[in-house]
Amino acid sequence: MCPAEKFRAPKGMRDVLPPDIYIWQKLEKTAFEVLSRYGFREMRTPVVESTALFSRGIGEATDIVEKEMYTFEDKGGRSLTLRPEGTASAVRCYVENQLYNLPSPQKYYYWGPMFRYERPQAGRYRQFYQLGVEAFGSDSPALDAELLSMLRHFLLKSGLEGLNFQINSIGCRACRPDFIKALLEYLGAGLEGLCADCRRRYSANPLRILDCKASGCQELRKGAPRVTDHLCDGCHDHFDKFQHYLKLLDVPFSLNHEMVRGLDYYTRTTFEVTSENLGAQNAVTAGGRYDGLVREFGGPDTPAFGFAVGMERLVELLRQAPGQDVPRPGIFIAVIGERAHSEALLTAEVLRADGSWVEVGEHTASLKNQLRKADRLSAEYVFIIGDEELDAGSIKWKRLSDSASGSLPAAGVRSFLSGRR
RNA sequence: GUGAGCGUAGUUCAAUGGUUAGAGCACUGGAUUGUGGUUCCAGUUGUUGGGGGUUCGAGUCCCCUCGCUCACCCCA
Repeated sequence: MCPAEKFRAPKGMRDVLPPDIYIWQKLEKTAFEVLSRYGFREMRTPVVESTALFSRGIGEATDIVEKEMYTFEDKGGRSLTLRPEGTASAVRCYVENQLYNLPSPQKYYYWGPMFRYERPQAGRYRQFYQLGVEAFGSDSPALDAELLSMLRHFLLKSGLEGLNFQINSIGCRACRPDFIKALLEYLGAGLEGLCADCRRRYSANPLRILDCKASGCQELRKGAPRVTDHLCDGCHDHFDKFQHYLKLLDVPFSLNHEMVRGLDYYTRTTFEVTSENLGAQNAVTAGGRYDGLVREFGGPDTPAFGFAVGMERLVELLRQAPGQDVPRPGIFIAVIGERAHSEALLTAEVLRADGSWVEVGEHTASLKNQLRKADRLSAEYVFIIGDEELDAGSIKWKRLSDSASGSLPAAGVRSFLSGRR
């Protein structure tokens, strides 16, 4: 006989239970409330897409595509992939459903699990949840700023403060090559001083050298050219106005000319919101413009702006915040005897119909045990029903916080809580 | 993919290589009839992650393996 196998959730994936689940629910609710006021509506797309959608959208040479995708073949021989991010799906959906025929900008949000095969660490999971926001059809810097303001209000309303908004512009197809050329020229002189990773990046992905954390690399790039000094007129103007609108809308931000993105589709505006209270994975939101992606997926030339919020990281920050209140029963009905038990079941249904959380004890347990249980559940009030009460047509009540107690007519239960809250 | 740290009761943690692996918390029951929390008493729980080796003797040392955690990489 084999011993029973103990199953665990897959590596990097986890269960969410109370009390954490209340934080998640609050975030979902807040997101819906805030985003809908800015005209965002929900879009639901499959969790799985054809592999090519991601490899082409995110970039063949990115780490996500090269080594982090959950890719499999279905029984029809199609190569499918669990989505590692949401933007590619959103753009596919926009093009496939010809949403460009609707008035611009088209604004959508989505919410759900993403999958990346990485080594888990603090704030990083293989299945993680993102709230994604995408706006299609406007190239106005006012839109960029408006969405950052929306994000800020969402974060504030969720109870998160002290987050750092950092912005940058990485130019467009026209001006970025010039910058990269200038950067390579500058770094070429001190190539020996770069870390091994950066020497590799020098030819593979030079922009990423800008946000390397190695102290030698940080030192070496002190006099390096800045992207923002190499922007073309259009990008320069966009970036200026973006900042102007951010100030107008009172969004605090700082410039980070070393911030670049790991996905290929970004153009112009990029931004990141970080917290100092997380581990190494400190970005809670990141995104920016991707003016070329819709076209690349076969749609009309359509500018777009979007960002993704890492839900686990927000949840982690909210866990650290004081005063997370969890729901608790309004009333626990303790019963003595089988007759009282039946009566309690009926009374509970009446109270529940009015919206209260009501728990009912069992007559097989002693009154003492039922009270202990009510206490453990943090019930606000205990009702006690026994033979005495049944005969008198009354119910005894007790408030657990201060032991206040009394009696009420059984017919008047519905108004009990409303008079006391 | 690379590196480091850690795996002992439900949980948090003890146990100079030496008897039968312990404690707090939690849980269950009780302290005379129908009243919770505090207190007191009693009780339950272990293949020391798994496998192999060294040794008279391994929770402790060595090797392998699995898992967790953190960091790098990368990203939300």
